[in-house]
Amino acid sequence: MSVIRTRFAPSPTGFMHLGGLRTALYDYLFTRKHNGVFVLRIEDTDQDRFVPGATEVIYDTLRSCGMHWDEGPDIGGPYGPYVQSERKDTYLPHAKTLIDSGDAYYCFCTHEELAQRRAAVEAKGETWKYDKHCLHLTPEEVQQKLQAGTPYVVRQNVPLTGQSGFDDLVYGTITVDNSTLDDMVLIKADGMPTYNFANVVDDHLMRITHVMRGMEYLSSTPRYNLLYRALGWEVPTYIHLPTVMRDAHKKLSKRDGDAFYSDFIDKGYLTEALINYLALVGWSPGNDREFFTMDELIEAFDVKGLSKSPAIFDIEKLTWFNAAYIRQMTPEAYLEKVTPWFDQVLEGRGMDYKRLAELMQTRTEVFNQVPDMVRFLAEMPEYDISLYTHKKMKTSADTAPEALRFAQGVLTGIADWTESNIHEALMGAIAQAGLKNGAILWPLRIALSGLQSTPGGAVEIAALLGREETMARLEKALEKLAG
RNA sequence: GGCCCCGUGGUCAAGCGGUCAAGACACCGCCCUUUCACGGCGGUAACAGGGGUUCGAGUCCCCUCGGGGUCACCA
Repeated sequence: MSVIRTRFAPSPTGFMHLGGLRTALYDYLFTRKHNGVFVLRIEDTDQDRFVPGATEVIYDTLRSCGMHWDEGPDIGGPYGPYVQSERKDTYLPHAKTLIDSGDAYYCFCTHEELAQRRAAVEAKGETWKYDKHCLHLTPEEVQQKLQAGTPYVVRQNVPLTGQSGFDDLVYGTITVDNSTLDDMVLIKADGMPTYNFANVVDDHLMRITHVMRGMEYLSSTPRYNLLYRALGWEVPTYIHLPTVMRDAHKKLSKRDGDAFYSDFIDKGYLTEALINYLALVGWSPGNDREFFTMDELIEAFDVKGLSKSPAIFDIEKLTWFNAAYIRQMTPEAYLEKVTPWFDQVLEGRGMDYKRLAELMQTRTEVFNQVPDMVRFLAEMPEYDISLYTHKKMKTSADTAPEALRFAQGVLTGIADWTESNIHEALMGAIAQAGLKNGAILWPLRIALSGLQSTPGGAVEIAALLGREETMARLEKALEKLAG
């Protein structure tokens, strides 16, 4: 058996779409699993959509996700160049072969003419299909127009009868009547091939054995096979992938700010979590396992686990994965990662980041939630004294002053302001007074934080704030309760 | 609308003719606990509908319904 060669062939649009990323991932997993060759090809035949720097985004994203290609624009390879715009001259000769064999033809119809005839057909309530108008031009007429420099495109000449189809590793055998197929454009007026033609030519020339792509290509694939056959080329194995959806009706879209890899990274999602989750949207290892490193995904990947139906991208589940990955980080790694987020609200305050990080790690789902969670340490929030009410603790704004004064007394007596000393002093005093922990600690935490819930309790917060700030907040709270 | 594909809980998803239809997320409850989170335990919730085939169907076939894709000189 010959070596498997696959390709990821994105268009440089400026961002890496999650659907595209997942395609790349499955492509990569499949290839590595079978010790194949992974090719990166840039499909930039639409010159109107050229975006500067877009190719670098593709490189960077793939690399940071740990997907490395064996052949590509930057590293070359035996079948380059790997950028379609640089291959412009390779397509027309193959189109001419098709023209000579009658499987394609020159078309001189203008956009206006097309629009007119199309409108006429649709006015009758029929479905428009290119009418093969230019197929009936005589060779002389064609020569004449060509010599006159009339702009032209090259169209595929699809048979009017018979059927075309292909086998897909996910979707099985798909067959369509040729009569429903349009004579698609192969070469555009600017001389560039369309995607439809370029992918066939390049996949052949680059010896691609397995084509993995989104299922939106399912309906045009029969036409590609007609091309392969006409050219006498071997048809690759197809693996079409189900769509990634935003919800039951919409695909993931750029509009909602949740479609691009960079959106998630910017929000504070971990690449490993995103990749792990993405792998499971549309694919299953066949068992209960959910956590995978890239190497483990490669090991576990099997085309048989690919789903046929569109899958909804569940941000909540992604977030759960992210939180799980964060919990698995070493404290050092977490501290490093969370520091910039702490800095957003705590920079320059001399806060004990190490201790704060310990408190925050199990409470971090996505890093962009961090600033809001620790902001109270920088600035005492406005709050309502109803927060002092806690039924189980039997505390309220009425009982709080007494509790706070109790705490104040204990805290004042602490010589060395460390967390363990604060803890010891407070707990000791509470026990001695025969009180319940919460009776003192709940109001104290409210007085120091002004929040319903906080990372860490009263003791941790007091230690983090330092003596001065703690006592000041206590005093303020007493005033507030008195007023 | 034509053509193609798909259809197990709210979501992902196992199931591949024969145990009470796994598991995860989310949600709810309990425990732990100075709040929250983590952790532990438990719970609600599904084979779209209708016909067949079969001793037996979520698993096979047909129809209906529902959803998606595609009908560009975009990819």
